Amino acid sequence: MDDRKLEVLRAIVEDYVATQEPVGSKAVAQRHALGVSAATVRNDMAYLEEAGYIQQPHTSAGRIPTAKGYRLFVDRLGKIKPLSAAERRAVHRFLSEAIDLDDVVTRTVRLLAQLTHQVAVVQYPSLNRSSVRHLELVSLTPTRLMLVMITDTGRVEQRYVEVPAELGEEHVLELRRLVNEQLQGKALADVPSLIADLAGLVRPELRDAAAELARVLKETVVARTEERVAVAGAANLTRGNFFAGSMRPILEALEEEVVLMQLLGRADSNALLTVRIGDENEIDDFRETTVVTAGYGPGSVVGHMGVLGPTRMDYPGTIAAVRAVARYVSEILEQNR
Amino acid sequence: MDDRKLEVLRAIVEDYVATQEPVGSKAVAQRHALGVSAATVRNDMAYLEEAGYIQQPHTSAGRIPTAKGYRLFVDRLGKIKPLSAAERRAVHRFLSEAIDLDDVVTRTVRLLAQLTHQVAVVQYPSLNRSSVRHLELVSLTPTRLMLVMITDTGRVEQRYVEVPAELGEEHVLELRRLVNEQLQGKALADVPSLIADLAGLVRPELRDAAAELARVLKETVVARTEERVAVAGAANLTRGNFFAGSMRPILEALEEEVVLMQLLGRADSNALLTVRIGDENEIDDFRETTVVTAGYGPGSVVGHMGVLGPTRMDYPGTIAAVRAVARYVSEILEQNR
DNA sequence: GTCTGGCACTCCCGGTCCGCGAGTGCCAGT
DNA sequence: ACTGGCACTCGCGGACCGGGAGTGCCAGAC
Repeated sequence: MDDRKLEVLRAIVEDYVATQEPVGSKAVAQRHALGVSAATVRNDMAYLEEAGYIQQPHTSAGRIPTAKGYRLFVDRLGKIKPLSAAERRAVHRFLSEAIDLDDVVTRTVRLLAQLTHQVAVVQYPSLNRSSVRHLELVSLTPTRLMLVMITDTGRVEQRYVEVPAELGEEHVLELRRLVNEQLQGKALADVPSLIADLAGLVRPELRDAAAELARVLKETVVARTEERVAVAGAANLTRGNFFAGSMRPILEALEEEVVLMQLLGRADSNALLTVRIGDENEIDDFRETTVVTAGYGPGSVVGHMGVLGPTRMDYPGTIAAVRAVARYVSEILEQNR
Repeated sequence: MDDRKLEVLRAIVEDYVATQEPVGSKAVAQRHALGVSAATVRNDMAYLEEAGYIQQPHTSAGRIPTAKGYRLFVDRLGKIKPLSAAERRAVHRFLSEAIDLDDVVTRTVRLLAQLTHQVAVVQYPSLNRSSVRHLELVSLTPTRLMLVMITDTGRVEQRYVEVPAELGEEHVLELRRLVNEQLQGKALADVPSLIADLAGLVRPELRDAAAELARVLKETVVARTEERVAVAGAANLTRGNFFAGSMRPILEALEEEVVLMQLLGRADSNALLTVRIGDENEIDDFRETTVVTAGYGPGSVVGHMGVLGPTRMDYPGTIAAVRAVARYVSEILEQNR
């Protein structure tokens, strides 16, 4: 394909993103210094349409990019534009003020939404690859304990444990000592096998309680691999008629953690940054949506973050923002190791 | 005011809520067995309009209730319709499956959204009136601790503590023992005064660390009185053109915890249930919105929950749902005391 | 006095029609 | 290979209009 044809495509993408209106040949010839006339641009446009990169909403209207067109733009034409120094400073400061892990995530998701003017989604650090830092047992009532697990990424998980018979304070302490001995420093993935025979290690009168505790622990690390996510910027959905249809399905999806995890998780894990455009998303409600995601974590990837917007988005800016934020968050987490 | 006039008002409110269209005199006379003709209804309507209970969107259209009209309806006309037995069972089962306190809140907010088909907001149990069950200190790095506070409502707070000099494991244990001795079982409100001179109680080499720990603890119980809230059902905002204008400001407000707290908190705390209709809300963006809130908690009120929808909502159903859910949640919390 | 049927009036809503303008495809000429 | 010109298409917005739902008021009935 011609070099100039690519330039025409770039012009169409950029103008369409900026104005949200189909762009015609005359506009392209004028606003971008291509050195050719509108008629020539028209010929190129006919070619690009034939090749599937652009389309006409209606006969005799301007052209808009197709998903395929955006894809080409992202892969070959979009020079990502880095954040300004001021922005970088602001990001850094805002994130380093975080109070705890929850706060890091909350701040991150807000930051992303604000920087990109889109909907931001951040996955809480995965439990999978972290290890147990400490386990705490507290009795709430004689037959109900609270189990608190602290991981080395700073995440805290809490669960109720209903024990079959009343437990004295000394029993609770013993159980606490025992599970900490068994599990401290161990990878979460190994927890289930390590506590399989917890009940066998304790005095008979504690056996039932220990078994129940083991069950809950296992659940905590396994079943709750279904991770949590934070969302912000839903109000940005209303920007300039994002979605032709109603935005109802999108709003609904944003409250479905499963769907969000799919969006984030399907990311190609060995790529630093993934852009899924339009129907590259397999979920039906997101056919007019682009999702930009990045992994983050100290060293290895412990979670993903991303933003979600209309296919007609500012790709260079969005990509730069997601990448920068992911990088900073990783740095912050690094400091806690 | 006439008895029949009240009936006319009720008819208008009910029909308008059901159809979302201005209701005319003929419809009222027909669909509700008032035993009078449309012309008579017209006279009553003229009176009601004069008195400010209803209004005409345009000359020669039907009538719609004003905020004042809804208020009268809620206060005197709306017999709340209790949940069906099946609904009650479902609520009870769903809530009692909760895994921990966070889960109780999450489930509650979803439940409310689903039952009322509106936006639900639930405040996490307030720290204010609860007391310290247990404090845990874990070192993340030599100079960074994580403080975990467990309250008797089952809430867990975590905070980073940066200490000025490296601490050995035995120092951490000592601090942990000390703060637990000082604070266990004490009301959160008393924490600041109880730890004011924490630094004076420890060996000189721990003094700086203790001071910092005391500072963070104080912050945790005081500054974080700014509470957290959970939201669900934002998608319901799209139901039948809820808001004439854009729903942008509403979506934005839903992400502003401060605003949500205002909405929930302004509730008359000695009333079981509060309904604020239209401009009874002092926040500008909620002038077309009704907020139904209830306090919950074991014994005393530790938090509020509520739903938020257009003034044209199904008051009897919504009120019943909020009341029932608040009651069940209180029961659940009661079991943990 | 209170209610009712009738009547003239108002005004919103939806459909139709139409002219403008932006944009295109194609063609002949450079 | 590019350009200017030209005829053609079609969406958009405004103007126009008739139907219908609803109202206010009045004179008469109970």
